[in-house]
Amino acid sequence: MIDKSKARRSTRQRRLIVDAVKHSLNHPSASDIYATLADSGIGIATIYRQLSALVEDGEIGSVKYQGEVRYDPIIQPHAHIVCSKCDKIWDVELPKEIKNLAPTNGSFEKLDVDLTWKGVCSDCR
Amino acid sequence: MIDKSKARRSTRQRRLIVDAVKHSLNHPSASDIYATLADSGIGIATIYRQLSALVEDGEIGSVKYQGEVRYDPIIQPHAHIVCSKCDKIWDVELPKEIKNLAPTNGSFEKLDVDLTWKGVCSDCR
DNA sequence: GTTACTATCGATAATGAATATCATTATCTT
DNA sequence: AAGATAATGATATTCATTATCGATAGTAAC
Ligand SMILES: [Mn+2]
Ligand SMILES: [Mn+2]
Ligand SMILES: [Zn+2]
Ligand SMILES: [Zn+2]
Repeated sequence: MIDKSKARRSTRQRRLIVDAVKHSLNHPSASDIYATLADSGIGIATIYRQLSALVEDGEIGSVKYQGEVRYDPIIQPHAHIVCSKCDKIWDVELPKEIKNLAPTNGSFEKLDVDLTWKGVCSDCR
Repeated sequence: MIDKSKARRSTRQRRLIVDAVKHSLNHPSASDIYATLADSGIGIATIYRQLSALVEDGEIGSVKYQGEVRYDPIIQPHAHIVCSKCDKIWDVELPKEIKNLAPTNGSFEKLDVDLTWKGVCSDCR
């Protein structure tokens, strides 16, 4: 549990982890980041802790796919297209029309959208 | 791993499990079904095995939410709206316009859509 | 710069969902 | 009824993630 009321310290680990996500291309998982930063000596617990904290702080985004969390350098709302063969994830634009398609019947307010297309990419065919 | 080339046998367990999902209202998880069928003596492994088999056979649907699989009596394509407080999941219609919004740039073919709205339900406010 | 406070770290134990193993049981075909 | 084998249930195992806790290192005050 991370307490948002306390100031966040700028540690070597945190700087390296944000940087790794910000420069990532394929929506890396926690263990991807761990592998990327292998020679930094950062512990796996710190990787998980900081990734969660960074998402909570709104510095990075996250997507769930196939039972694991993948991290995203893009924080603006956008959709994804995933390949069910190689599990790669690409960013696609979120259609502006989507807002008008939000359900209105129930009494939900300020709805977030999660839109993902799934198929098989060209490399996998 | 379930082999689709072999015939599937009609067991007491399988019948009870389909039935439980078909009569369910809240997109139950495997352990929800396990709890529902507690007095049947069905083992947890069988619950998981049959739920996977039933999805594979197209007899029930499934949705992933919060790192766990939830099962769905509805097999027709539809969207969902989830409450981030109580984790309940409701069915909503999948807008027909969504097909036209599918990304065309890449060389993906026959894309499936996964559309989920997220918010806080009326009960949780 | 030194001190004091405490957030953060790293090693590792623990958790929770899901799958694998394997001897036993029950279904289906002949 | 008998034989072949799919399915079951108890339990071990895997995998991602979280919790625990003593040690370490940012940070602000002096
Ligand atoms: Mn993205
Ligand atoms: Mn549904
Ligand atoms: Zn692919
Ligand atoms: Zn709710």
